[in-house]
Amino acid sequence: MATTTRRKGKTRSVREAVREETRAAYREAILSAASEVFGRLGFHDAKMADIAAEAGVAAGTLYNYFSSKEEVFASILERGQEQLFGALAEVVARGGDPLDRLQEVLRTLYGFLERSGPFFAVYLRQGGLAEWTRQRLRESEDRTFHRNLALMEGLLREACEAGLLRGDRDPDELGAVLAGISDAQIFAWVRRGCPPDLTARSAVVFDLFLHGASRR
Amino acid sequence: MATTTRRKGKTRSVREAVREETRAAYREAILSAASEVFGRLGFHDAKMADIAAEAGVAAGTLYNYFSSKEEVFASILERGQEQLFGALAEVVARGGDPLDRLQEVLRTLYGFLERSGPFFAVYLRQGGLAEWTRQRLRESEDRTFHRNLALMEGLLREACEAGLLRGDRDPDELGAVLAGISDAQIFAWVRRGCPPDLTARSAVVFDLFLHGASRR
Amino acid sequence: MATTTRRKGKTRSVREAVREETRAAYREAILSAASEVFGRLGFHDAKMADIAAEAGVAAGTLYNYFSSKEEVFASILERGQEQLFGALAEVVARGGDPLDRLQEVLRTLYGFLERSGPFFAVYLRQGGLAEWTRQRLRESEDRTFHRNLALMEGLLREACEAGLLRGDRDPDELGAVLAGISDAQIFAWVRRGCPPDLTARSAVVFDLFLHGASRR
Amino acid sequence: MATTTRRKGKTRSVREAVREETRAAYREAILSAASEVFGRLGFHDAKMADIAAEAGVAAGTLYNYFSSKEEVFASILERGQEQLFGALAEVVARGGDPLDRLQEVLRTLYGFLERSGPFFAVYLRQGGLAEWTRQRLRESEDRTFHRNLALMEGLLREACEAGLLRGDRDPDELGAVLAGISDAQIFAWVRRGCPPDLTARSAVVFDLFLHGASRR
DNA sequence: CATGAATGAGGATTCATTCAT
DNA sequence: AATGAATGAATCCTCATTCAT
Repeated sequence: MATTTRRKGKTRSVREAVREETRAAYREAILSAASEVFGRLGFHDAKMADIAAEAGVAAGTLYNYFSSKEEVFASILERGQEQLFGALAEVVARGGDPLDRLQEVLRTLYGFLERSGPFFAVYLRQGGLAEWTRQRLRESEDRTFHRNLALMEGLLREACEAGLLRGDRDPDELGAVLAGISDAQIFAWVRRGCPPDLTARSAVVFDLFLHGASRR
Repeated sequence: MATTTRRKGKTRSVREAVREETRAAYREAILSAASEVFGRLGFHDAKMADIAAEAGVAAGTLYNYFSSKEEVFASILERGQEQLFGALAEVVARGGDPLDRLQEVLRTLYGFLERSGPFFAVYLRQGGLAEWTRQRLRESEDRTFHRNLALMEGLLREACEAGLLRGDRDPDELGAVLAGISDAQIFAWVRRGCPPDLTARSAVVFDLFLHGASRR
Repeated sequence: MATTTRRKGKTRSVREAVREETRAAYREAILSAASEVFGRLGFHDAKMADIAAEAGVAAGTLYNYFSSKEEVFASILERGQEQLFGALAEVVARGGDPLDRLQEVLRTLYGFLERSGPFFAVYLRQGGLAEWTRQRLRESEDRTFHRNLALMEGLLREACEAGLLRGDRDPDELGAVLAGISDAQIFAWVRRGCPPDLTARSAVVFDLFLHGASRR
Repeated sequence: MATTTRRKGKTRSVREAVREETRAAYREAILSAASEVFGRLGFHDAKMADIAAEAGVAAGTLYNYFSSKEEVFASILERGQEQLFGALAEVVARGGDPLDRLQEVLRTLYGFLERSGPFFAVYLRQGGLAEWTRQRLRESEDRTFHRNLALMEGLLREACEAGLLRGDRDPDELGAVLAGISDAQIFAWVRRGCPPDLTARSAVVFDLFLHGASRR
């Protein structure tokens, strides 16, 4: 009896493990497909049927993994922001010159965008508050958005305290400016069709952020 | 006879003038209502019925003035951009120190946004390429967008040629940076709920654009 | 006083006469325009606005003369059938060989169609029971239709009684056959684009009706 | 393994076969319902909701099988004309006396109409050029219409060449006459409410076509 | 669980008709 | 009585979601 039970237990747990993996793979495939389709068509024009087709599953299957179209969208954001946050946090944690780390943060962000394709570019450029998002994702998205922002602001504060940046401006204001310059780059990059040169531009962004446009 | 004829002519033209005015008033009321509703709900969630209700007319009436929902949206953009372009062009034409005029351009833009409410703020922040816009307005919108941008770029080029700005960066690149910092301000302003302090921030934006964040 | 009254009465009746005439002219213009538009577009695709434009009046004016789109349509039919009935009745009343008069009836009908254009051709070809008509005009239309038919059937009965036609077939059946051959001609004529040769074909129709297609 | 695979393959194909059948059954049910509703109300007054209700499905389901109301209508025509053409072609191909086959063609046509109900009767009587059809189906419909017509004309030509019909009339003209007499029967039959006696009348039609109405 | 067809609420648009001028 | 703009009921079609297999 015990043996049987154990065997059964074992069998079951193997099965469960397989199932778990299968589920994860499906989920990943769906998110990946959805990311492509949303990036290409936008939220409203992307149909659940399109996403299902792109993922190679039936429409109904999507609902075994996500309870609604909106949840699919939110899950892409979450997944991406999680990855991004991890990468950025790692850079911040390295220590050393705050300005060097700040520049590395930009490089990391741009690398992430180049890899994840237009979906995130669009999302970030819109501050995650696009048309649709504004209505329904505000809360959870803001949290992550701010967590990422907080990393950068932390560095800026460090830099201010180290006397590396102007003392007559609020570090948060400086953060907004850096974000603005950065967004402008990303915006222009999306307009150019997301060519693989974004990372290279981080130096320009940083230079202009630090020294401004004035002759001197 | 002549009198009668003249009177008739007059009467008719008065009627026509009244009708003309009425039509213009309706059109304006609809655009105004639509601007409010689009700004509040976004393009997709704004229903024609909502706009009609906000304007105080029947749904069918909208179609006596615009052939589709999309045309309503596009008309708001056009109207606003026309106004904005006029105001900015006037500033640019004044002559004098390019940098002073550039700062005035910013003040004018911010004043326009404060007056026209969230619809345009959202539009501009998204670079006019929001979700929906991206799909269908690209051409005409880009033209106006670029026309506005061109004004700023013209000033920047003047400033560069006058030796007032760094010579090691393309003026267009400087323009993108200024637009980025500016957008960041607008973005933050919308997040704060569009309080009436945007114009006042133009000085900050301009200072950071010119001198950067670096201590020196 | 009396004079005044009389004058007033006179004045009024003149005015009324003018008004009457004006009304009749408007009515006629509208029916004529409607006939053209219905003939060109069919009942459903012909919009009241189209008819008004064709008649050179405002849409609302139509409703001063007809209470609905359907009434406009019905009025065209009525007007035409009245005219046609008058012409046919005149032929029938002439007396003489029933078969000669029958042939003349055909000539008259064809002449009417050539003059009234495609509207009636279409109407007759469809037996007056077209798509829409079937639903709403059955009664009044049937009455007129049958009145016209009755003229022909009367002649056929006369001819049968005179021993000029086969006695082994019901005169009504013969009438249906003649109508069928005739309709086929009209149908083909409409297909050819209503060229001015319909009247000339009445002899062929009549020959085949009388002698059939057999060699003997 | 092979067995399993085969079984799986079998299972899948069975499923697919069932699905295929189900789809066909739905399609058929919709066309059948639509035929009834169109026949009863005409194209414009027949609402998609009516058709769906008649077919016992939801309105949206119609669009899983046809992309528009017009396609539903066109599909009914196509289906019916295909069937009819097949039946008529079979009769024509039999060989033997052309006149006998011609009469059989009529019997077959009438049988088809009795079975398919008023929808086709209306359609044929109108020469397939009803109100709506005239606007949008002309091409494809004309092709089939003429194909059917061509069968009859072929037989008539055969009969003429065999000296069985009058030589002083164009066979095509004789065809038009036969069609006219036939249409008149169908027209009267529809007026009588489509009772089950149409087929029986083919002899009358044929007799009158051959020998005419004259006493002798 | 995957599947894919059924569902039906929802919305843009049309147009006959009304009505204030 | 003409005008022409306002009206809003009516309808086709879409597509996120459900569910039987």
